[in-house]
Amino acid sequence: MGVSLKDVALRAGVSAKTVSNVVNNYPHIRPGTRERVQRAIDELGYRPNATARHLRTGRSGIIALAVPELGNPYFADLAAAVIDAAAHHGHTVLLDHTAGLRANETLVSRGFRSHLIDGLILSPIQLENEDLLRRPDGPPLVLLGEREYDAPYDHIAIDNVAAARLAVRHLIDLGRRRIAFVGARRESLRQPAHLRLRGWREEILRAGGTPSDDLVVATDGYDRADGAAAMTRLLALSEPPDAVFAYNDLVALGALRVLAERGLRVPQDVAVVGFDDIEDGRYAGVSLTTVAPDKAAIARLAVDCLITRIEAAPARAPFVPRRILPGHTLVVRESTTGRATAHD
Amino acid sequence: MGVSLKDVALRAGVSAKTVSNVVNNYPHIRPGTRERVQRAIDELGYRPNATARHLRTGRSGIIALAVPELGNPYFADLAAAVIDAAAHHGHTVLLDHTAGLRANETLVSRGFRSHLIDGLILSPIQLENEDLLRRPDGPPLVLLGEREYDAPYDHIAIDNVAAARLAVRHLIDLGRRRIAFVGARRESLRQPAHLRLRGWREEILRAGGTPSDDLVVATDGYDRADGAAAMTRLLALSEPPDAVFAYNDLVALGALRVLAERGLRVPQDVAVVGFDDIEDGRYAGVSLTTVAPDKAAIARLAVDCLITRIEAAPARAPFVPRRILPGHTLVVRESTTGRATAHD
DNA sequence: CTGAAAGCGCTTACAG
DNA sequence: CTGAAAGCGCTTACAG
Repeated sequence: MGVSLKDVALRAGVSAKTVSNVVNNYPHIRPGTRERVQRAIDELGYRPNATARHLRTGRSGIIALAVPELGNPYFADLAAAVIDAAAHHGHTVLLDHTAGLRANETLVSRGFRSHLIDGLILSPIQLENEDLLRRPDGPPLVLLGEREYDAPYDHIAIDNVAAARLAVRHLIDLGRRRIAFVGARRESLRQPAHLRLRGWREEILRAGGTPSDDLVVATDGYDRADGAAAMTRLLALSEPPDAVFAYNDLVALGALRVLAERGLRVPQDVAVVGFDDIEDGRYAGVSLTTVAPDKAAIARLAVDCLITRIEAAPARAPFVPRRILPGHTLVVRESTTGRATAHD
Repeated sequence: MGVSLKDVALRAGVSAKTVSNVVNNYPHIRPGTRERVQRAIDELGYRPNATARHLRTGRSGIIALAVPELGNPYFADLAAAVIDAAAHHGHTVLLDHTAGLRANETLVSRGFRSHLIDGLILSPIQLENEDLLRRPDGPPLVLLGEREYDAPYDHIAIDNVAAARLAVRHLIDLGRRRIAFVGARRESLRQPAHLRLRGWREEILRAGGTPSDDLVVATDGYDRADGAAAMTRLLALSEPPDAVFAYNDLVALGALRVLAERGLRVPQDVAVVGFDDIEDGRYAGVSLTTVAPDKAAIARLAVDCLITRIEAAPARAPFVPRRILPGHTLVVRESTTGRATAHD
């Protein structure tokens, strides 16, 4: 601990500035000087103090990523991808989980720890538009995911309506007519699952069907337990569904489990489609058909976008929020076709 | 941006030191002074700059957690628990994933970013003893997990031998005699799965059986795909196993998937036990019997231990490494008993 | 109970 | 191409 620039400068017989220049690859240094400094650095085992640098330059090289739950493999995968993308730019990621609670999301967006980070990527669940509008000046913020806002922030998300329509069309093409949507919320129009629910509705209408409210099930959260509870409710209907489109894979897996417990066949009795393409779905007893967002692209685009904002920060040009749409695909597996696709 | 102590001091008509005292809850301040300072803080919206504080005190309030894969729900859960435990002490967690690679693990243990963090919790897979012995002075390090080392570092891990014996005894009690172990490694005696393999061997011997090398399958990693490949190999044996004890739940789930594809019944044809108690196992088509380490306790003990070391750091008392053993239990589900336990 | 000064380890104008 | 000085925003002895 405690080899500083000054120690290196002393040993190399130069000023601190010259050492700093060498460390930061400043190009115009006499080769002999550079060599002498480099030797001193190696001999002393000097490593620059990032904190001092941060205090001086205002840049920490750290970005924060806030997701609802690390325990949800989708977000764990996304986090891993963001960490990789950030490392690619020489940045480190500080990870927060908000539990999808509005209070936590607001706190995070307000720049909790704002002195430490250069920027923030936030995937909100309950955050409201007004929370965002009241956000004080702070490091750049990039939003992720299905929630939509009227606020001047960049937003990266796949086309959730189109993706949901793709899933529902697949079920319709397979001859299903009573297609449930699992994972709505009660509270607000801007609810988390708003766009996916809209896609469900639009596609049923397009096919000449009637979207029935009985088949829209609200859940408290988006975990397996929520899917299991919702499926139980659906099976109690006088006319149960012949297909389920779930807000995400965890909810779909919970539904699959209840169907298995009841001895119902998937997909013959009930077909199931999820959303996220987490690995669990590929290895489930009945492998899960799902909408696969391009996670690597989402992570890369989010990090690129954030870093662009960070580097543009001094130049106070008029801010035009960006809306970026990564791609998605439908991955068809046993839970809709019954065909025993291998797990890989 | 940019309200500093000095601004607050100016407005409150006191010195910077007094503001600092108020911010840090130094007890002996005249009530009137405190109030005046607090008002200035509120009016200006002052928030202390953590970076400057860090530079001055040498404490950042950040600890790092390095795990092999965030995509493994066990580590995602553990990370969430560590984040909570650290928050409880007012610390923030910087998350790293090493992909279980020796080079990354070494880098991390060497205090990559050591200027930024107060301490490090590392869950190694391939790290060798010599890597640890060559570690230069740096922030306190706490090790997690099954690997054992002869190095002066604290280590938190359940009793892996006892836990493995519990799992294998359960299979023996159910009448199984050809019990496979999936998840060994080729390389070293100090291999990752060493202790669990030893538990498997000891318990089979205790029951009067003969541990057969045919039934020990090495894997490249510890994911579902590894379990699937291993199960495929086991089923190709002239005398396949009637039970599988897997290194972890992901491997077990991969094995379950292959058994389902082959039309084999679980547990009638093959019983399966995993390790970790991740949520996926509870909701699997056939719910998974598993060894459940007390993750919350592991996280809490690791953070407590690390913080103790951080705070003791100045007092250079002789360092006695601590070995802490959190608890574990066996959670029995359908994959061994066939009883349709509800998913919750 | 409070103040003035020094310094944590860097980088950034400003000179030369 | 390199140096000497100032300063990022705090806290820590040292006084009083």
